[in-house]
Amino acid sequence: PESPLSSAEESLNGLVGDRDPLPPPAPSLEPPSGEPSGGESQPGTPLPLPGPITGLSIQETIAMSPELDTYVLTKKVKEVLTDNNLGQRLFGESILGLTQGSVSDLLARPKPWHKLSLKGREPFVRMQLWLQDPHKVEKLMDMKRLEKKAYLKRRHSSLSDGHSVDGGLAGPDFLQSSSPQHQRPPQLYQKKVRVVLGPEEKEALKRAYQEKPYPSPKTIEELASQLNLKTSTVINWFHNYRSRIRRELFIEEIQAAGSAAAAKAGEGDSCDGTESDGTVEGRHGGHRGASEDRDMEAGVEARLSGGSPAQRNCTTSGSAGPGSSSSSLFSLPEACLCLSAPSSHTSTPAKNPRDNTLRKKKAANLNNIIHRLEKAAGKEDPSEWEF
DNA sequence: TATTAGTCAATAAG
DNA sequence: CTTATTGACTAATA
Repeated sequence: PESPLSSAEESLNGLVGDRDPLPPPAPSLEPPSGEPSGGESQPGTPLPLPGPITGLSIQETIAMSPELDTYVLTKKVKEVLTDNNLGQRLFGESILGLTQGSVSDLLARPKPWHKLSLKGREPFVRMQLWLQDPHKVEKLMDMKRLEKKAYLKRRHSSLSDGHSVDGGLAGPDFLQSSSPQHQRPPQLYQKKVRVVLGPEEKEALKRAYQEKPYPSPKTIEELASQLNLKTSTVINWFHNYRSRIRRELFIEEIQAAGSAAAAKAGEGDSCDGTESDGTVEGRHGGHRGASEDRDMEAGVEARLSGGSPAQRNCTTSGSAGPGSSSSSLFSLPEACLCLSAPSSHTSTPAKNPRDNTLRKKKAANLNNIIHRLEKAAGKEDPSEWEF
């Protein structure tokens, strides 16, 4: 119906030879496993099938996409989903072709468009297309109903009928229904055992990161043995930590949207289905709100090294001993102050936390919350309370 | 080969 | 049940 922004660039994208057009459903299978095939909802599904009759393959659509504001986009998506009691799993699997966890992450911390690769943009383009679909909600609700139906059916048959209902899956069906009812997929295959690092281990790693974000193999080995972790775990931890820290920076980078506006304007309701589109706004620094963040320990560390002793009593943990972490839940604003401390160079050479500067705020989340509260409060329209 | 970007999938939290 | 977190893995890059 309407194209947001003009997109007159990108004429020749030297590449885009593109792989096969079916990304999600082509999971690389592992040697032994084989889908758990939880019995239902096949993860690697039949593809979302996005575009209606648009002759464009999503890949093309993405390549031509105009520069979406991922923040605004995700905000709207979250709004639509919550307002209609639609879950991330359903949305992710049927619209984006991603799992629930990925959707959660994406919606909570979208990276700015310009930092995304072609592939990384895909989910956002799909979100946009979805938002444009007039029947998006009905369609998802239908799917939800279908799933529930299937679920009920399955449950019914397994209770009344003492027998399998499996649609004969590839999985080896050994002993089934041995004693108590159902055991769908006798996952005799080990689950996977997730490694869970203890708080003290994490702290040690963070401390190490602080000193050297890119530890040498030697250091890694050292850490691994000291903490009693596999080398690969330590390596992975650094990879993930760097990646996630970087992402935090992104969000606080471009999203200073301190949009003041909103405030007053007593009458204007603000919650109705669609919301203003707020295309690109010229981010002029409003004012930094002071929201604190969940933990944000990333920056927290900044202090520990040098710094004056005075300011090291900030919240989170005493830097010392492993177990000492004071469990000060939240510390309110003060925490932020600690961070801003100059504490210039640390003992290590090379690049040191230049990150200085302001602690960010995400007043946006508050807006979101407020919106939902208002919504819930004035809900006279009991259009199905979920369930 | 070393890193990054993007996800998955287990499981913690709500 | 739903959402959030996070170690591990894969493909893409430097």
